[in-house]
Amino acid sequence: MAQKPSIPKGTRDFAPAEVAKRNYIIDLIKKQFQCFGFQPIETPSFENSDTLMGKYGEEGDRLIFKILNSGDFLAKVDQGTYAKKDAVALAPKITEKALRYDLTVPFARYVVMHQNELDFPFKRYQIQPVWRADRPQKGRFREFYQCDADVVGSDSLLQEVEFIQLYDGVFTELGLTNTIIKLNNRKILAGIAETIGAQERLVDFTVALDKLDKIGEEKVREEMHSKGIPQEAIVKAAPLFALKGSNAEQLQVLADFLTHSVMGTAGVGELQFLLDAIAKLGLQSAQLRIDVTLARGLNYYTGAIFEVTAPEGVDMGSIGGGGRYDDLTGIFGLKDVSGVGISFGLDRIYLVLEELGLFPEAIARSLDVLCLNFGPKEGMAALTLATSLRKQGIKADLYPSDTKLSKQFKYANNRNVPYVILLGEEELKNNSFIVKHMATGNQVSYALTDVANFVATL
RNA sequence: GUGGUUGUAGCUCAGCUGGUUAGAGCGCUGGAUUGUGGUUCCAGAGGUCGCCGGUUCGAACCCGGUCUUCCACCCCA
Repeated sequence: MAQKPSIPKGTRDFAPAEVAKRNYIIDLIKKQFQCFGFQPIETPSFENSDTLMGKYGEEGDRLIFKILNSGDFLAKVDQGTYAKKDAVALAPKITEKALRYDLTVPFARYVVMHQNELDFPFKRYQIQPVWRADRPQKGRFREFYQCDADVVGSDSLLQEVEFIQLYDGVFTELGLTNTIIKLNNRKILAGIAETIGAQERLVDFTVALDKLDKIGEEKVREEMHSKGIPQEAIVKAAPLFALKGSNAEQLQVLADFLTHSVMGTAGVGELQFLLDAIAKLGLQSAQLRIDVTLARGLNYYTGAIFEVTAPEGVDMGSIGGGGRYDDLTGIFGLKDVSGVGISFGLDRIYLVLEELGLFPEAIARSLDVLCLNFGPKEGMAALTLATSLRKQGIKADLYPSDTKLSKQFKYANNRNVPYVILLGEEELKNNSFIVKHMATGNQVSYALTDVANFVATL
């Protein structure tokens, strides 16, 4: 054998059984997206670097895969930049394209480019791979799929309500019950920062607060302190660390806490609206939970923030997230278009379903019937039979060569085929075929003219 | 980007303080069984010990580098 081949770090091959399971999830998400009136679009796997760079923060820029220019790309670089060997300065000159980092920014670009063709509010879904130059970890890959649904051109809070229902619908259908939909609002976070007098440190404050249930109150205080948030502000924020109880109770505490912040009060109002609406409409299996520590990608969210985590006991981080962004298209020159959207983390959902054994048995079945091959003449007759089964929508196949039966049976076994058809010399002579049910070993004989009788038993 | 971890047969893994020809189970191939798989029995094939270099009389084992795996941090789905 030549040198052993390999694939890049953080990428994966998918075997037939894995693809079947992934498609099961994707198909189900698609169905729900369409049920809610979303339409599919697709965008290129790579964009112009300008489209992506600077949209995800400094950290994000570092994680974007850049594509080296074609041709004599170094010719354009001036001597000074080249001599300095400064990657950050050199990169924009030799890479004009970059791999898609998420689906939201390309969507914003799409909306701006096609604004005159779109009917607003525009509801779109998109299921495509994205790439991040991250270091792989549990549930983190360098190539992975996102399944996004967004609506732009409506600032109605009813959209948020629908997204909560959409999450609930998808996860219920997947059999993943008791997922927790965490809910927060960027306006509340801003209001808190305003109230405690730390507006300028909003991001540092929320990033630290986000870690509350992970590292504990003491460590969060330490981090806030080390980020330069005044001690008195941290003290003022104390009620937030102890936020407990039902959604209604927490909301009441927040309302009192934020009473002097216009922004914060607006956020509380929005949250209240969502809770009331969902209380009226009901959810099938998910739980809605207010979580002021929920921060997520703060770069563009302006209103509601969602995050879905797997049922308790499954350690997988978030399996979906989203929120309201009032001015996403603004960065591409289209003002005042409000958007809200959510994302499903396909790869993580897969891992969770696998861990909980929630994939249906039937999706592993790639073939219903295998016809064994007894020789040229018998094989031809079997192919005729397989053809007629295929026309009736049955997954049927013929073993292509007439090797010994034990080998053909073994193949059927390994492929998990439930039925095997034997059509040999004897059967051909009296125009019949034998169906063997692999699980029980029972064999039944049918006339060749009577295929329908067999099909009826499937 | 920081710190740690992993790599031996197709797969899962043994392999002693460095010492002849690197092992097991599963899988694979053939046979017992020329028209019957999933059970059993017998036999067989299959390995540049991730890669490059160093130390040594001698390296799967020690050292350096590199790639990869997994994990934590950062950040995030």
